[in-house]
Amino acid sequence: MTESTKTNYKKTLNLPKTDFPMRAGLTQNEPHSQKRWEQMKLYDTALAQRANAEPFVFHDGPPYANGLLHTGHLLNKVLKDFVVRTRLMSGKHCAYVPGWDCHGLPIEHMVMTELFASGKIKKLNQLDQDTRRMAIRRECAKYAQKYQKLQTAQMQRLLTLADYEHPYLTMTGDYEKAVLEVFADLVEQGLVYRALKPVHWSIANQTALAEAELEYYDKQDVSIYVDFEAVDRDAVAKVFGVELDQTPSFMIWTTTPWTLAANLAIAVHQKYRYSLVRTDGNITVLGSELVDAVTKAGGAESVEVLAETGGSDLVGLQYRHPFCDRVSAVVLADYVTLEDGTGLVHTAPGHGEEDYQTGLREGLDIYCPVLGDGTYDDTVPDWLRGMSIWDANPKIVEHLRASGHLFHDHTFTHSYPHDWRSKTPVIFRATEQWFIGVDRPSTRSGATLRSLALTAADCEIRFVPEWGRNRMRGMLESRPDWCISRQRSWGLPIPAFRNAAGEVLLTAASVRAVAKVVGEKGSDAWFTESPEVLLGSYDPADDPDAPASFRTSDLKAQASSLLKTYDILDVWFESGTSWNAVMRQRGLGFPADLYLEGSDQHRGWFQTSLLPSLAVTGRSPFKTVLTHGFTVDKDGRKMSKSLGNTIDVEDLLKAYGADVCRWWVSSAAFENDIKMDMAFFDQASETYRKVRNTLRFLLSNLTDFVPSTSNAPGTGVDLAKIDPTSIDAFVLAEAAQMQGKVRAAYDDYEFRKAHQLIYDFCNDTLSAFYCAAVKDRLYCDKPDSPRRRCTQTVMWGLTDVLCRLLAPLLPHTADEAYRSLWKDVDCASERCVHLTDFADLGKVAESDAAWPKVMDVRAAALKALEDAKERGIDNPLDAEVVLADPEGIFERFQADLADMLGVSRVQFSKGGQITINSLQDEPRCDRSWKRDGTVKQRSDGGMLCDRCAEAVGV
RNA sequence: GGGCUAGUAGCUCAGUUGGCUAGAGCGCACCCCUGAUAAGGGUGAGGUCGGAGGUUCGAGCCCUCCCUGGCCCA
Repeated sequence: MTESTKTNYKKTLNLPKTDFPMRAGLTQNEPHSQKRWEQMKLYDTALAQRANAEPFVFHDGPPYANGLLHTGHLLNKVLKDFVVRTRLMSGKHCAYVPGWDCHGLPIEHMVMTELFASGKIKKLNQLDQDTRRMAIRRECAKYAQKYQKLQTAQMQRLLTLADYEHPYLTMTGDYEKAVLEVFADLVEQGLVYRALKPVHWSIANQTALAEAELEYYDKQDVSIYVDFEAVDRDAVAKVFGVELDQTPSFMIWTTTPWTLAANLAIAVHQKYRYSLVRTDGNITVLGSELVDAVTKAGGAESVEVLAETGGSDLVGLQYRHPFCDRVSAVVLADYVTLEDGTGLVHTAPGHGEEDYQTGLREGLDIYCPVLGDGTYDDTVPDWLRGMSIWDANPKIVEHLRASGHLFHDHTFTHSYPHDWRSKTPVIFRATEQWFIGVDRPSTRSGATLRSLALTAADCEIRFVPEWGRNRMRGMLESRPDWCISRQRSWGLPIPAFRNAAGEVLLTAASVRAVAKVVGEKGSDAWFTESPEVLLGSYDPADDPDAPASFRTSDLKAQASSLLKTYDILDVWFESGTSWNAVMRQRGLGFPADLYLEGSDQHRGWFQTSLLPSLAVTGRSPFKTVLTHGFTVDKDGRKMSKSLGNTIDVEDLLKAYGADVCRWWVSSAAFENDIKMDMAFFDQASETYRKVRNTLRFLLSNLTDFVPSTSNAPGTGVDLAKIDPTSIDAFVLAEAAQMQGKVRAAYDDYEFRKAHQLIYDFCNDTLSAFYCAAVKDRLYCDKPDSPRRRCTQTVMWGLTDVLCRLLAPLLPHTADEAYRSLWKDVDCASERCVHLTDFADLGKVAESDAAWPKVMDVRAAALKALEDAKERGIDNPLDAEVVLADPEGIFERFQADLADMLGVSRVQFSKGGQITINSLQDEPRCDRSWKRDGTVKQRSDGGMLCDRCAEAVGV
């Protein structure tokens, strides 16, 4: 036998052949798929195909149109795409309109920074209110549009399927109009009100500032300890259980003397101890732990603690303001600390966030005697009126010193917030803001938003994972009223007017009138049009809600004296009404079956959508809320640029391609934090390649096969007639079971489970078991042998099923394989796996009930074969396996058993253990390399087994 | 500081109402194949289930406290 003879036999084999490459080249090839789908209008086609199907209503939460996509977006958008594609392939109609949140401070801040840097801001500041704001808004709109476009391209690069031709943008007129209509409805129900609330205020620019607009610099201030004299000596004495011969004081500490004018309370902590102390002749109350520190700081010569009591005992005790004519009381607050100060906290509800909360709780005035220009109004004592607060600081200190209320003062330096533009110190100042009340009964339904929301969270909404319910509930229980006004330019104006009398007009009818104009011209109209135009369709005479001063005369007459106000709506209100602006306006369905966002949205979008929807429609805008965690680094820490542990989405796409990124997403436990590291993508690549190669093996053995059960050459067989003990029957049953589980997993958003099931099927059932076993018949049988055709029929079905199940996860690869599968069949060029539904395997024969036992004995045999290597039987084809088969179970599987074990021959014995016999002395088939006992020299001179002799025709 | 949540082999994940020597895949080690070949197959070694108490005949699963992360608040 010569080498050339052997190669001849190789040419007689049906070796695998395919155009489906082993190397995916995803980065290069995915864009081609993308283009192909664009050209065939895949999104439109897929939906049109299912026009009359049962809908699955899915609504996209809008990302902010600022910056490029980060890994959080990757996770979110890919998960959403899994939902869209699995629903479509389950035969549902699942429209998906992507959205962008376009208004808001981050964009305006970026734009302002640019205007500031380029010096253009100076020019703008000379313009009138409307013109200046419009100039800023135009820049903001350009900015938002730019990033919306960039993000769209990135999302498409992730191979997500959506209506990118018709996205929703919160800055378009039609959207804004719909937002205002919801707002009008809330106004109509009496849920919107106006009240004072402290905000960061820039005196230099006379404007409110957001946290992001603050810069912290060192500032020198005076720190003072002030005695507030008690009103009732005996009441204090009683609390401390002592007799007093002089009136005691409560000592507070502050670094902003100017806010003392607005003091309305002293806060103490219920858990702390307080002492009544005699120092240098005065008697005062101090936090017990701070007695030493404070008296020492004040240089007290004698210090005597007279008595001690708990903080809660002090509550209700009254004191006289040191220079304003009023009496206030001691209250409790949790934020009181013993870090510094006296343990008794000066509280001015108009000048601090915490003070404000305390004020609300205690029913105090949100008193703010400071005007926008930083001077006192007329409600303060004469000597302070009209004075700048910065000038007032030393004056107040001296006044207190003179009146004997000052215990101690010293100047010190601390970090203090400044206006990022003027670099001047900011103050906390109560200003009028708009609110949505969560505890106000609706004038329509009588219910409060809080009660409606809690009921919805309890009964109406499904949470995935379930703990979201608890989380949302807790937040709803404790949430304050919703402050919806912002003092910015880039947003949707709150359409309130003010007249000469200072009265404010904002009624359901007036808002609707403005909404009409905004719908036509966009919210720019607020800045470009006059009040007369904005209220063109509004008649105050017909509006019983309008304040009297607006109703008495006709609008036209007073239009010239009407002033627009310039607060804009909180962007959360805009995105929170997308259920109306998008889902209802576009007829996409309401309520949505699903909202899917990061877990931070329990407080964000989920809640800001829930509240307006409950108020207006009485229903939750979503039936199910699905949340995912945050991407963190490989050590579980949050990703941040400063830590340098971020991963760039562009880098991922370049290095691995979208399908691998998606494959990784599908493998992650998304309900918790998701650790990310480039190495994890290497791992995802490995398993992706395994799936890809399995598909490739299947495809490469189907080149001479056509999926038809006609009797023509090269066609398949009836799967219903397959022998239940055949490996083909087994694998079909496994596939059917896998498919059912995967589909159930998809239905329940268990993408990880689906991923695992598909992977295990490819890896274990196919690659390690089925494909390895059927290689012999595929390669060596006559091309048309019934046995080979049967296996090919099964393999064709497996490929079809796999492509479809993989399609939602791996849109490019699944379609690539699917197109390869149909390559030589009819209409190949029009085939697209994304226009199919999940396949039905059809009627297949049941597999034999004894298969689990067969698989067990196989595992044992493989182990025995491994052990036999020590005896020199290295190659399983040199071995014969003798299975102990007392009940004659395994013998029924004889036809495929040798192939399943990868050996040349299997025998059966009535008992004993599995034994491995060497066949090395028997002749080996030159073509199939088997030693099955039928090998002998044939007419062409070669040593062949019976099957190969027949295949070769000798 | 509060609410919610997580911590199982080097890595990604399973572990159902507490019940046999805690599973899978990847990776790793060793071996086989060279007719899926920048592939394929087999065998194997890896875990005090974050830590400490407690309940129970029995706990990765239940309770308490602590440690380390994450999200949202203060």
